[in-house]
Parts: sequence; structure tokens; C-alpha cells
Amino acid sequence: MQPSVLSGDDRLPKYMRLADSIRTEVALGQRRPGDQIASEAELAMHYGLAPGTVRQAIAILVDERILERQHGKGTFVRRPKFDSSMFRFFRFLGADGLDLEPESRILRRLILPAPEHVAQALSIDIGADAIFMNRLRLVDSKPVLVEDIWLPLQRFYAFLDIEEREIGPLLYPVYDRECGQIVARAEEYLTAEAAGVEFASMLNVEPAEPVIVIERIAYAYDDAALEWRRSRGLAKEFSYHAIIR
Amino acid sequence: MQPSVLSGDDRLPKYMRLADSIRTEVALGQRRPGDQIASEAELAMHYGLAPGTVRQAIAILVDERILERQHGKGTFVRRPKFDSSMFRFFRFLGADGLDLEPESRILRRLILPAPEHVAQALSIDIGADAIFMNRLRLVDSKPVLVEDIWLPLQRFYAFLDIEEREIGPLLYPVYDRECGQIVARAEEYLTAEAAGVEFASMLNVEPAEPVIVIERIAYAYDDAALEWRRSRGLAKEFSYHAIIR
DNA sequence: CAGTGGTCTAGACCACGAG
DNA sequence: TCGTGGTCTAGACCACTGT
Repeated sequence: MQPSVLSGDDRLPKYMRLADSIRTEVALGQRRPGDQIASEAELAMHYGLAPGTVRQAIAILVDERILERQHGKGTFVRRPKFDSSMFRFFRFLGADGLDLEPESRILRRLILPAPEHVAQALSIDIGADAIFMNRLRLVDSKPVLVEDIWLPLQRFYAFLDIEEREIGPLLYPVYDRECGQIVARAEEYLTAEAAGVEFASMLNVEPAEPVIVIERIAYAYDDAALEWRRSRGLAKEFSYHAIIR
Repeated sequence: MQPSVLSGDDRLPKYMRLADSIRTEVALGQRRPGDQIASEAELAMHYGLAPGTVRQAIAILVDERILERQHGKGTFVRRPKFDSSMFRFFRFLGADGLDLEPESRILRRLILPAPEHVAQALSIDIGADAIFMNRLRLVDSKPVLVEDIWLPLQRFYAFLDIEEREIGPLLYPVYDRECGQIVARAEEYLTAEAAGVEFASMLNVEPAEPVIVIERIAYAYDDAALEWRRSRGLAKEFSYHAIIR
């Protein structure tokens, strides 16, 4: 049997082209989170490469957190694990001192023209129709977070038909199951401000109370923007940790 | 000539032991930022290893941002580049729209007993003597940041004798030059709160104005804590960006 | 046990930077 | 032109996982 040929610019190193090839298969959904990929030996055979070269390609994707190696078992497409990444920042504690996952109450869900900053983030036309959703997150029935969420209509038509009771607090699994959209990574922009009259009443605090504002854009494996989200929560519940070098 | 022998637990892989060895040399100051290390071929010869094994060791340290490879030139000890990391967060703009580096005015510099949270961070006894410094950072003569800084006396005696005019806005180069202490990495904890009466008057705003509070602990290559710092700045000047996967 | 990834060898040749 | 790191080969043997 003839070995397969790597696609892409042949001036690029082979390990990069192999990495590109696997990354694209994940982006296209041909390989899904949890799937096992071919073993290093099989890949080497298939593409006519030395084992070391295949290892180098896989190392790149492990570094990008697209693949995961498991010694003795195989190499797998990684399941992104930031469903509840807010809770690396906001620590909502129950009476027992354990972390709680806030319940979710959807206040609005409708089609609206996208404002400029949302349209830019989602790469759609300003004023084009998009799905808008407004959620309240509660702990012990007390409101702790307010979220504005925008989704591009094109990829998320199916989201409009879902019964509200089928939408749990975690949206990304719903995006995957109902709309076939997998979130691979997200970027967040964080600042703080006074709550203001509108959010003060929603969060049941004084208007001068400081709130943290997190804007998040979630991306697919192919770098398409899937979701724009702005969350506001009480600053006193918030702590963020970072390591810099 | 006999090859040198790697130190450390011989149950560990050779590439790890070589990485440990180089990391330790950097930590001890035997190799300093900017220094060129031996070439891969020389290291391989010296330790009796294959070139690929040496590359693997160096790859670890590059990943840890301790070394930097420069194709065609060599491999060097990296100079940490976060002297002004605050300014990845706070954007202080001058009249010309360019980033400004705030001036620094030291309000107090003295020996005080370390409070509990500082002592814990710096691994010294609670109430033991430490160097305390209180600084104001200004842009266009307007105060924008207030900083409380604690240094362990042991490593920073020399810091007490420096003339104030020799201390510029960037402290880490001073720590290196005057005290022989190199900051290799830092951890930051970030939250927000209302300014309160004390800081409102220092920053010249209303007490209810939201401020960002960043606590930072700076570490040496050997993981010893070198500095505890708490900075407060106006939230409206602040924006933080993160990528999550 | 078979199959996987992890470590390591001993080279070859290429691409880059500086003198 | 020389010395550096970057790519790639073609194996060997070890350590881990599941049957």
C-alpha cells in the first residue's frame, strides 16, 4: 500500500503539516472530543514518517490542548473542560462551605439585531439578526450573576426551538448536542465598575456596589466565534489568580 | 576525558535530570539572564548523552521560560520581562495617546513587623521584622495607583541604604543590582472593592469609586518568595485579558 | 499477553546568524 | 565559512494499561 501524502505547503516541516492535518480533522468534527486517534506507529506507517516526527506533531497538539496522551492506552481528542470557568473566579459557597453551581433563570430569549461590538466579535454584519439571551444566575435563590449572551443565527437556529427546561446552567454541552457547535477555547476581558441602577436592582444591592464585568468570546476549533457573553457579578465574591513569567 | 555524571535520583529520566541541573545553576546565579549556555552538541558530549536527549531537556526549560533558543546563535538564559506587568492591565495613556510609565513617589520606607498574611507569603515568622514600603504612582502628576510592598529583611538589607533618587519606577532591576535578588516569576490575586475613605483621598476620588486590588507575590528561580505587593488602582482604567481552554 | 506511549541512541542534512 | 539550533530518520528498549 502506498503511504498517504500530507496536504499543505510542502515548504513547511512535515511535523507541522501532520499537526495541521489532525487539527483540521478535529475542527471539521471528523474527530470528536473523546475519540482515540491512530497510534504513533500507525500514523508513522500511514504517512511514511519516522516515529519521532509523528511524536513531534502530536506534541504540538497536546501543547495546544487539542489532544491528550494516556500512557499505555492511546492518544485522544481532549474534551475542553471549562464549562463552568466562571467558578474559577467567582466562589459561590453554600451553607456547607462547598462550591455551588448557580441555578439559571432565562429572562429573555429572542432574535435581535446585533449591536456593533457584538457583531464585530461574531464576525457578522452590524444590525444583522442574532440570538440574544438574558440570564440570571442564582445561589440559594439569591441573584449573583447577570449574563447577556449573543449567538450568531446561522449556526444556532436550532437553539431557538429548545424548551427552556432542557437548557441547564451549562450552555456549552447544549450548543454541542443541539446545534453541533463545539467550543474549543475562549477569550475573556475583565474589568470592574459600579453596579448602576439597572444591575443594582437585578442583583439586589446598592447602585454604587462594585461589580466585576467579564466579556467572553467563545471560539470553535476553526477559530470561528460562536458566542459573545457579558457577565456581571458582585466583586466581593470574586477572586482571580494568574501566574506571570 | 570522562563524561560528567548527572546528579539527582537516577530513577528519573536523564532529560529531566539534565533540566534540573541547568535549572539549579540558574537558581544559584551561576548562570545569569542573558548568559549563553553550552551548545546542544557540547552538552551531549559533556554528559555522554545523545543530542535528542539534550534537546528534550532544553525544551522543558524553554517551556518554563527559563531558557530561550535563538536559531543560528545559541541558547540563552531568558531575561524575565514583566518589569511593568501592571501595564498589561492598567492602560495609562498620555495626552498623545501613548502608554505612559507612571512616575513613582515613595511615601514611606521602614522596618516593621510583618502582619500575618505577609509573613505567610514570605515564609517568615509572624511579627518578624521586614521592610515595608508605601508608594504612589502618578501619571501627569495625578495619582493612579497605591502600592504596599513588603520585603524579607534577610535578603534585602542592602535595600535600606539606597538613596531614594536611585530607586526608579521599576523595582525588580534594583532588587537585582543592589541586593542580588532576581525575580523569576510572580503570582497575582485580583479582586475589586470600593475605594474606601483612606484610598479615596490618596487617589482623589469618591470613597464609593470601584478600585482593582492586585496582590502579587514575586518568586526567585529557587521558589523563595522575594516580595509581597498589594496595588490598588481605579477600575475604570483597568482591563485584563485571558485565554482559557 | 499485546498494544500503547515514554525514553534514548546515533547519526544525517538543512536553515539561520555572524564574522 | 563555521557553529548554532531545526528537522528527520530508523531503530532499541522500557513502562503502563487492559485482556
